Amino acid sequence: MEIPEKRAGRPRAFNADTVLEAAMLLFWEHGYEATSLAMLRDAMGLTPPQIYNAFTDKETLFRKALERYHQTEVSFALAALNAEVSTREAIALLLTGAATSYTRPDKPGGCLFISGALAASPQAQQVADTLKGYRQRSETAIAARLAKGQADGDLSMQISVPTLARYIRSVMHGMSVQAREGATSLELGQLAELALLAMPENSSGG
Amino acid sequence: MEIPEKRAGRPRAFNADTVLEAAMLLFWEHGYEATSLAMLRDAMGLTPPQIYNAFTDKETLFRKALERYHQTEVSFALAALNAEVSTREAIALLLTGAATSYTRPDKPGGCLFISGALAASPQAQQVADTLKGYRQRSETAIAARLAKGQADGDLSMQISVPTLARYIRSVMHGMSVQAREGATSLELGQLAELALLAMPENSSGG
DNA sequence: CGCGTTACATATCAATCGTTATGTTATGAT
DNA sequence: ATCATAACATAACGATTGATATGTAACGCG
Repeated sequence: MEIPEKRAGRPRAFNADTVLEAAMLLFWEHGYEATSLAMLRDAMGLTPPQIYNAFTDKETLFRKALERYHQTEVSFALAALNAEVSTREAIALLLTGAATSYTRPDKPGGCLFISGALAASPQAQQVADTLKGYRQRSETAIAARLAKGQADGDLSMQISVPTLARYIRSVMHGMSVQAREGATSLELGQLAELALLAMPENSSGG
Repeated sequence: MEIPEKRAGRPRAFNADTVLEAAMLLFWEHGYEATSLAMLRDAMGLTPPQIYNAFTDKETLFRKALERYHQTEVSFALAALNAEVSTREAIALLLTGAATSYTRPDKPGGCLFISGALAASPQAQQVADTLKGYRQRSETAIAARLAKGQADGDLSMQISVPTLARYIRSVMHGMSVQAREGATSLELGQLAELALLAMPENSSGG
């Protein structure tokens, strides 16, 4: 996919993936606005012109970090929703995946899509809206999986798909907040198990 | 309690409660760090020296705003936990209260204790820790109410109080995130109702 | 080799950040 | 009236913010 096409001119003195990973971790830890360029400079091991030449500006760098996060850190979510298991098991995979992903010892706690900018200054509203989009798309994906479950006779027709989807997302967001406070994967796993009690057992009846 | 003792010197040209309310609303909307003094100055209708004379500095102003928020906006929580109803009903009151409190049309969405600083710069870690303290105390209060329920034979002894308390807090935090995205009180109320399904019905058995 | 291109390092930009010095004005007490 | 006190308004502080201008070094290509 990514062909490292040989270009004229002096080659980069750094690996773009490596420094983007460092930037992502820093944004994940401190959020978009609270992460200063000086912090990024230190963490990435680059000078400001290097950062700006490679990533345009801070906002673009952040959006690249979001893409990377989406691909490398929360791929478990799509995998869970696409797994060929029952609807209930798919949601269980999703929640336990979140419990794991949000509490990796070598990574910041919680989810970048929440920590990145829950509140923001007026200047950063566009960035906050982008994060909101990521979060809402995940709810849409959950709702789609639930609807499929109903179509397959895998999930009770009595249940309101939008409400259940919203609930599941809400639990994940709550887990993210707690993960930031140092909750362990075990604790979040128990939380996920409890949250699943609100979801009815398999019942093909309508 | 608050005696407006007559002091010597020129009197204040503003009402401290009024301007603190304005500051609280601004912090609630944009969070601690993303709220600049220029924004506060405009919203409070004061000059910087007026703000600093009355509230010491930005951090102290924020802490005063937190106290005010705690007293005026989330008193529903303690009221719910102290209400003379069943444990299950108390939690129901708590969650529906959150649904209402987080979606007031004339107030920012969500909870200040989360929006204030979920992520923070290294310089603002103390503030972030204060918010963490507010959140964790609310979990402690929930856990205490659940333990009382078990002692009264009102809640199954099978249940893990810490886990259930963590779960309830997690739902509230998830509701807060969604409220920031424009979820209505009706939607959050449905979410609360669904979340309660994870809590066992009244059963005095152990 | 020399040319075009691109990234490099050093230094610095204007704007905004939270905060404060300075002098004036309005009060209560003597 | 005068004095101590405290808040007022104007102006500006040093530090940090995100972002660049400038000149140099390293590559592919002819």
